[in-house]
Amino acid sequence: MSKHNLIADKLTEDILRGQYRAGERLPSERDLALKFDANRGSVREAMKKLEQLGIAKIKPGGARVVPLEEASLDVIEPMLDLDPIPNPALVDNIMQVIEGLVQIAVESLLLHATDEQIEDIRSQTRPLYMETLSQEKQAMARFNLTHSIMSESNNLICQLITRSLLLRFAPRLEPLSDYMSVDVDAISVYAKQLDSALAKRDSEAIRAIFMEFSKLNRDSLRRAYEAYDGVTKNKMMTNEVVS
Amino acid sequence: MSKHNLIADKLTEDILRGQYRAGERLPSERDLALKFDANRGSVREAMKKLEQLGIAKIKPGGARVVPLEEASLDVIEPMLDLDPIPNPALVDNIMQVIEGLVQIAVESLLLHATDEQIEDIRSQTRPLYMETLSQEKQAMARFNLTHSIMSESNNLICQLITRSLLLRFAPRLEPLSDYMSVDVDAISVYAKQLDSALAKRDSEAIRAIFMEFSKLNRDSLRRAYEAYDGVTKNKMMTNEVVS
DNA sequence: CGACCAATTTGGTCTGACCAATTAGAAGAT
DNA sequence: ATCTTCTAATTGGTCAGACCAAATTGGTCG
Repeated sequence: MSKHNLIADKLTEDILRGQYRAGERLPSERDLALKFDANRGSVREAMKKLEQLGIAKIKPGGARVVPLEEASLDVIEPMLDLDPIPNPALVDNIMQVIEGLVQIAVESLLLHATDEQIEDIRSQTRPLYMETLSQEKQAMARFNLTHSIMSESNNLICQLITRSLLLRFAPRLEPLSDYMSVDVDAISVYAKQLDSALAKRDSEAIRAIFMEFSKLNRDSLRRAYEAYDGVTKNKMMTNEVVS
Repeated sequence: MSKHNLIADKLTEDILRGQYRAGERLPSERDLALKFDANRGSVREAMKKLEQLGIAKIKPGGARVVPLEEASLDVIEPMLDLDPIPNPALVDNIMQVIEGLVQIAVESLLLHATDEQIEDIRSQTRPLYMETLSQEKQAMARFNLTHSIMSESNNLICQLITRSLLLRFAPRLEPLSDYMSVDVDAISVYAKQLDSALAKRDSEAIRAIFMEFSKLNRDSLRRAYEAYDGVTKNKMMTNEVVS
């Protein structure tokens, strides 16, 4: 990893952890260069990233921390990295938003899509109910379905946000994967319903099905977090006994 | 405007206009420095911004252009600036997304909000129907309402995206403002309904009302674009005659 | 106490240099 | 002629030290 990225990540983490209050001035570039044993140019590149993330406003006289509510959506990436496991509330927020965006995409899809495009998407539902897939492959199939819908929706904003969110938080759920168990059978039933609802372009049915998908996802994630927390607590107790 | 920002904006515009195909290599930092009559350090800062926007991937050996679908949501800002008037399709996409996010926020709001919080939001509906406001002030009041909902929703993602989108595209609609006319009376009626629906926490009613708001918004924007296009065409004809 | 001014600090830019990773091109082998 | 291999040129990453202009700070004066 390049030096300016390391510096940027460290500063971002510090800011997100609240080391600097909103509005407060960050150390000067020269001081930071000294602190990180780096050249001022490298620090400047790091600062540029902070500014782009919307967590710092940098101008002659000094760089100041910006309140989190004014940040770019991209801050979620460093936010997810704050803890070994992504913050569950944040992840739930993300899933809610993705669900909402899928609904939007579907709506616009049904208005504009040709039969071929609908068929494209229907074909993505089939792996979900025609074959029995492993948890992992099923998750991949659902990702593909979502991706197809977004791509065909003609809504670039939906596409960008969903991609941004999915690609950022999905990999970070890896440590939870051992505790994840989605109800494959339920998904399968809904997928089948989705296939025929798409054929009929039944907007309300599709909407309901995606809400069920979302419910299943969020439930399984909640359970995974609970299981993970349980194990972690046990480990801590064990460690105490050992030490 | 600082030099590195100028360079970044120019490069961003070039890329978004398709001067460079996805995957293609950008000129080297040294060449760009020459071309822009700037120092390489400044060019590097500009490149850092492109990378952060997700439209360029920069690594030893050369920087390459990234396909638009893989960009950050923040690209919408330069995209909106591509033409004197923001691209209408893009703006419509944005409004659709905002509508969807408001729906999500409302949903989560009704689940978690205290009566005081609901009251906060209800109080924002009142200026919309208790007084007759100018187009401009009415728009501001609606913005405030949206903002309140987002803030109270406890969904940071919603908040970040909505803020990002609203703050970026609203100011750029300024040239259209002369042609904008929202149906103040209709808004007023719906606002009143919203107030009481909020009191009853009637999720379905609220949902329907926001869909109506959205419909009004998008319609008025569509009409504004048509009017603007009409005037522009006339101007062009006049210019032709003159020249 | 407040307004104003000067010194200091800070970001913005520049020059020129060296290293390491990548790439492209030439040389060689097949 | 083609493919592989290795070298040389290119490119990004980092560094040092310098100057300017804007902003902040602190002291001074009204």
